[in-house]
Amino acid sequence: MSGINKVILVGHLGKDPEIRHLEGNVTVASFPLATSEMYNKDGRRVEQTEWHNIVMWRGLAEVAAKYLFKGKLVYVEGKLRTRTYEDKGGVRRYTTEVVADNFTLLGRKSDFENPVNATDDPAAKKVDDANSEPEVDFKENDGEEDSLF
Amino acid sequence: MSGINKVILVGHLGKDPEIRHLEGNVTVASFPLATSEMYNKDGRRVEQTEWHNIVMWRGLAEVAAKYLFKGKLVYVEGKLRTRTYEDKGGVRRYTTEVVADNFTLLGRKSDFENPVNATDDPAAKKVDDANSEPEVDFKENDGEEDSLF
Amino acid sequence: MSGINKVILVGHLGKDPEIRHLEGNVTVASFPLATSEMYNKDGRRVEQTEWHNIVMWRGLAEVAAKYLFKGKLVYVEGKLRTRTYEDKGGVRRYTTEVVADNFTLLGRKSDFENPVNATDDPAAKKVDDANSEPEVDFKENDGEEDSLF
Amino acid sequence: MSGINKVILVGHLGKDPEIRHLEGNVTVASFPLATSEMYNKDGRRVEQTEWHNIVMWRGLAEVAAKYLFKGKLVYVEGKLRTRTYEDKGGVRRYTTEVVADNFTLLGRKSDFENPVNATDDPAAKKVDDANSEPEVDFKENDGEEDSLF
DNA sequence: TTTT
DNA sequence: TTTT
Repeated sequence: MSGINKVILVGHLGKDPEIRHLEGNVTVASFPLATSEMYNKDGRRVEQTEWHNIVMWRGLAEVAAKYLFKGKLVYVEGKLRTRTYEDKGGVRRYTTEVVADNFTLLGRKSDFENPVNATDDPAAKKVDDANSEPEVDFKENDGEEDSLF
Repeated sequence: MSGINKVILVGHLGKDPEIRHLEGNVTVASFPLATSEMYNKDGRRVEQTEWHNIVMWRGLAEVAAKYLFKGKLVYVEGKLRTRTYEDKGGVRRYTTEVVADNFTLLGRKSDFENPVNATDDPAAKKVDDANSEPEVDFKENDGEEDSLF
Repeated sequence: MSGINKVILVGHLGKDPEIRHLEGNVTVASFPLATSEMYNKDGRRVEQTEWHNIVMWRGLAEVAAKYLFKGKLVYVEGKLRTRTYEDKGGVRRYTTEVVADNFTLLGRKSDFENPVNATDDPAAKKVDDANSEPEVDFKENDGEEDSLF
Repeated sequence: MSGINKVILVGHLGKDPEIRHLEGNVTVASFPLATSEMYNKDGRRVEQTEWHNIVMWRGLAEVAAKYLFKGKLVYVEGKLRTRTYEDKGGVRRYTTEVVADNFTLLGRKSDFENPVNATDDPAAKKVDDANSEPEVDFKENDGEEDSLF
């Protein structure tokens, strides 16, 4: 029945987020995130980098567009989702993405001139722009559009 | 600076949740949760149980009141919060609690007659009772009342 | 730079683990794991299931072979790894797996006749069979063979 | 039966670790870690800081002694443990700590001149100093001494 | 005070 | 392909 599907990453953006606007005023941001691990192989220090496809929806995507850039160190929390698509040759292929629920900027002091702690909220119907600081405790609608991508 | 404060527990409730109603129609649920670990000590199998004080606020507390009972196996996600209080002798004491963000019932088949996957949502202003299944994807206001407790 | 790459899943095995024995006495176990989520769509209750490819190495694979079976509810902790391979047509393809670090059996009472809390340990050179209960606090070598698969 | 007790923190050390050497050549490191959260209260930006007592054992403590200092940004993974003690007045008191399993230094570029990704390993009997880089993939014995503290 |  |  109900299960848990949670991903926690800390890594650097490989590129600026790519922003797309879908019908119904839905924003989607996507970018590659690198998580590197150092380990010893035969006595030498080796770095292994894993690349993750991060996807952010709606309000979270809009915050991402403002604050996330190539090279930034970021904490990302989300869930795994494998989707299927057909390549140009009509072959069914799979790709696994991390659909983010929230993120937090970490890292260099300069990053913190605009600290961000954003959340993709599946419940709220509308962002409350009223009380300033839209980048903090940001919430936004989620839902069936998840499968539009 | 922004940081991360996350707790993930899977364990059994030691008691039924204790429900309190604060001013402003704010509901608080609290209960002890046991997480047990088996390990080998001198070749013998030993069980070590850790007890956690779980606190749930508002809508999440109301869902807890309906679905969480002594003995249930539950996944709880939340954050650590240490608060200070004065004991009867006027001595300052500290207690550390896990303030839950969401929970998911796991476990026995009988538990799944009422499956629950609930979330405490700091953004939504009102629970949407309209479209049934209030226990699923439940959302509720959060905020400064966190410190009322 | 060092990063974090962590996956936490609670779900049911879709099949018994498939066990392979590689050169050098290395065991690999792999199986699909389903994590289901209930949500409301247009007022109706909908279940969405995500399938994850779980991979376990060495000693952890051996524990998996003994205790994990189709239908079991299990907590799995691990890391994401996307690897590349060529399909029969010589086309480069990608697949994303969760390489498990440890797992814990959850769930039905009958599951607990053989409770398991296993760990894939990148440090230990050999499993300590001496002091009984090999299924608990199980540790095993890890390392470069990770890329043999 | 078996449960999950996991804490994930990203924050800054409030002090240099305090290092203690117990009987049996057991090292213990402890330090306060701050995780801050920004949120909006009445339209103003407010920062709330939570302090955590982090404890590291054996080899992990030794790595901590070398690489962790006041102000450093660090990812810490561990488990909650509440222990009881008697204060000077003979009153039973409780304190909750995060017993770390591993940590990773994050943050400023200068931090990465000595990147660290350390693990407290409950299985390995001895650290392998042979192949250099003792700070990476560090492993060490764990066990019953956990309760010596 | 849970669970096995 | 799981589970409820």
